[in-house]
Amino acid sequence: MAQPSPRTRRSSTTLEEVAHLAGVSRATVSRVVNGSPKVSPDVRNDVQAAIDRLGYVPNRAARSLVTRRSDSIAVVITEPTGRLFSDPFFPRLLRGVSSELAARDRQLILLMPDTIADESRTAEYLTAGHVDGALLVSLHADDPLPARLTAAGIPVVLVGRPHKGVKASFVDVDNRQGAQSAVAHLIAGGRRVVATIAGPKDMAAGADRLLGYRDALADAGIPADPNLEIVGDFTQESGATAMGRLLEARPDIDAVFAASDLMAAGALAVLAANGRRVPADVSVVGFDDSPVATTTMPQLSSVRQPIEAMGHEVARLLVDAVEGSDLVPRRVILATELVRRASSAGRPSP
Amino acid sequence: MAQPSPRTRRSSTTLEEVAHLAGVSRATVSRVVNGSPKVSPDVRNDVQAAIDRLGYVPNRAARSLVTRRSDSIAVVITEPTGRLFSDPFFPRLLRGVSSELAARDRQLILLMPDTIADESRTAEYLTAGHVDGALLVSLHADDPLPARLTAAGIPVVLVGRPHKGVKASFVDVDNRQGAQSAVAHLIAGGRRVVATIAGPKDMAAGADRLLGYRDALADAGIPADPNLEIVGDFTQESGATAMGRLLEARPDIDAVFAASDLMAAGALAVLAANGRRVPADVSVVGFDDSPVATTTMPQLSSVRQPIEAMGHEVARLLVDAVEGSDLVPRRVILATELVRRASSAGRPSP
DNA sequence: CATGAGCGTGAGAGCGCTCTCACAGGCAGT
DNA sequence: ACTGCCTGTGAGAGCGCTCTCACGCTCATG
Repeated sequence: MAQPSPRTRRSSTTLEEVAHLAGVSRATVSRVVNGSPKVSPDVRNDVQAAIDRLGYVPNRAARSLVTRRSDSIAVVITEPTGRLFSDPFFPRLLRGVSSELAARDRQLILLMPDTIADESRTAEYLTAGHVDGALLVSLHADDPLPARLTAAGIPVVLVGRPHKGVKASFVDVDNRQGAQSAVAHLIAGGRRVVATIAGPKDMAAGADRLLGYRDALADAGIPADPNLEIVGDFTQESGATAMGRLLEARPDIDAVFAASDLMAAGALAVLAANGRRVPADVSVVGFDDSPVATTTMPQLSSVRQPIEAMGHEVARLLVDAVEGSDLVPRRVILATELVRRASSAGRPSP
Repeated sequence: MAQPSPRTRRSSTTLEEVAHLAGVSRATVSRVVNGSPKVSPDVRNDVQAAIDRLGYVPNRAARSLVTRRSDSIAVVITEPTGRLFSDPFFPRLLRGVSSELAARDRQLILLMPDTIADESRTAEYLTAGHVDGALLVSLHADDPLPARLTAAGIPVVLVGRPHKGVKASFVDVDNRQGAQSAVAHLIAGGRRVVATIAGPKDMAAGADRLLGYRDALADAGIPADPNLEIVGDFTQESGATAMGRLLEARPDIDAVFAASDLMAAGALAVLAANGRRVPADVSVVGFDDSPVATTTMPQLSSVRQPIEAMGHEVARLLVDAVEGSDLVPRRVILATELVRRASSAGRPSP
C-alpha cells in the first residue's frame, strides 16, 4: 500500500509517515506534535523518536488551512520619512518584536507600504485573514487602518499612543514624564530661562513632551513663557531654525530642552555659531538617545527610551489578544531614563 | 441550495461560492484568478464580476498546500550590534526589499535571530520549506547558513559580498571605488599626508575600502605608509582611538579617510581636542552618509550608498532565482556617490 | 460526411493537517 | 457480574485550493 516512491522536488516527511514508523495513527502523532495531554507516555516517546528520526516538521500551510489561523503577525510600518531614516528606532523595535514573536512561535510578516495604492492593498491583505493580528507603527493622525481592522475583527496593537478617537491597545513610552525629568534636570543645574523646541502638536509624542516641559517649570515655580516654546518637526533643520528664533526672542536663554536629538543637534550648531558655549552658557538636553547624541560636540544629554522593551511589550499584547480574543483595550506606558552627558553638565561656577 | 447562513468567525468567501455565483466550475474560477489564457473572454468577465461582488480573496494556505510554494521570502538579519543600532541602514534596505516584494506579490518574513539557539532554529525554519527563498544580511565570516540553505535547495541571495568560499548571488556597493573616489577628492584638495581609519580586514567592506584608499594613493603617485593605516571596528570609539594614534605617529597628517561616519565622528572629536581645525588643518571624509554626517561640526563629507536600490536589487535577484530555478550565482555591484560637505572643503589658501 | 485537431470547460482527486466522534479496554461502584 | 465512566487511540471527514484528465464542442480537412 505504502508507496515510498521519490516524489518531485523536496518532499518533506508528513504526519502519515511518522505515524507509520511509530505504528500509530495520524491523530496520535498530531496530538504529540501539539502537546495534547491525552497521550500515554510510552506512545509519546515512540512518536517523538519517529519524529526525530525522520526530521519531521509540520507543514504550516496544511495546518493553517484547517485551524484557520496563520500563526503569523503583521508589522505595518507606515512612515515615509522621519524616524525611519534618522535613527535606528525601527530596527530596535523590530528586534524586540521579533524576539517575542519567535518565543511565542509566531511569524513576523513585515509590511512597509510606501504609496497610497500600497496602503489600500495592505488593508486588503490584512483583512483577508492572512494574519492573526497586526501591529501598527507610527500611523498618521487620520489613518483609517486601525478602525478598519478592528471592524474586520483583526486584533490590533499600536506602537505609540494613538490620537484620541482610536480605541485600541497600545504601548508607548512615558513622553511626558521623560520630558519632565529632562527639564527638572536643567533646572536643578541652576538654569532659569529654560526653552523648549517642541515636536508637532498633532503628534502624541510632540504634545506629551511639551506638557512634560511645562510640568517641570510649574514644579519649580517658574512661570511659563510662550516665547520659550517653539514648535519644530523633529528634524535637525527645524531645530536650527527654532534655536535661531529663541535666541532672538530671549537672548538671556540658559537652557534648551529639544524634543528630539536631531533638533538638539540643530540647536547646538546654531548656539555655536552665535558664540554661546554649551554647557557653560546654555545647557541642552535632547530626546531619543540616538547615536547622534554621542557624535555632537559636546555630547548630548538625552532621554532614552526602552525601545526593545516596547517591541516585546507590544508583541506580547498582540499575541495575548489573538489567543484570548481579548476585547478590552490595554495600554502600557514604559518609563524613560535620562542619560547625562556633557551638554547639560552643571555650571562650572555660578 | 445556497446557504448564506452566518458561519462562525469571519468565514471568507471560497472559490466554490464564486463558481456557484458565476455559474461555472471551481476550475474555471481558479483559472481566472491565476490568469490562465485558456478562458473565453465572456466567462472571464462573469467570473471577475462574481469575484468583485463577493470580495473574494484566495486562501493562501490552501494554495500553498497544493502548489508547495509559500510565496514568501525570508529576510534574515544576523547582526547583534554594529550597523543595526548605529545608522538606519536596515530600515532603508527593508524598504527597498519590501517594495520590490510587494510588486512581485511576495510576502516578507523577517527573522532576526538574537541568540545562538535562535540561529539554529532559524536554519531549521528555513530548510523546512516555509519560505521560497532567503535573503541574508550581514552574516559573520563563519556563518554556515548560506551553505546549509544552498544544500537544502533553498535559493539564497546575500546583501554584501560574502567571504570567499561562499558561492551565492549577492548585491553589494562598490566599496573600493567609493573609497577611491573619497581619497582622490582629498588629494585633489591639495592634501598629501592622507591617513585612513579602516574597517576590520575580515569584513569585505573593511578590506575593500582599504584597497580603494590605496588605489587612490597609487593613482596620485603617493607612496603608501603603514603608519597612515589604522584599523578600527566601525564604531565611534575606535575612530577616536585610531585618530589619537595617527596624530602620534604622523603629526604632519593633513587628511583622513574613515571607513565609516561613526569612526569619522570619533576622529573629528579627537582632532578638535588636539587643536586641529577641520578642514583647514585636516580634511576628513567618512563613509555611509548616515544622519550622523550632518550633525557633526563641521558637517562630514561622506560616501553615500544606494541602500534602497540594494534592497530592490537583492529582492529582484532572489525572486528571479525562485521563479527560474536560476542556478548561476549572480553578482551585482552598485555605484556609490561622494557627498561633499564642510569637513573636506579645499584649503582656504595654501 | 466521417475524422481529427484544438480549445474551453468540468469532474474529481488529493495536498497535509486537525478534530470530532466512535470505540476498546480498564477500573470502580453497585 | 453488570453497569457506567474515564482514558487513550483510530477512523474519517473535510479545510480551500490546484491540476490532471476527460469530454464536448467547433472547424478545417480528406
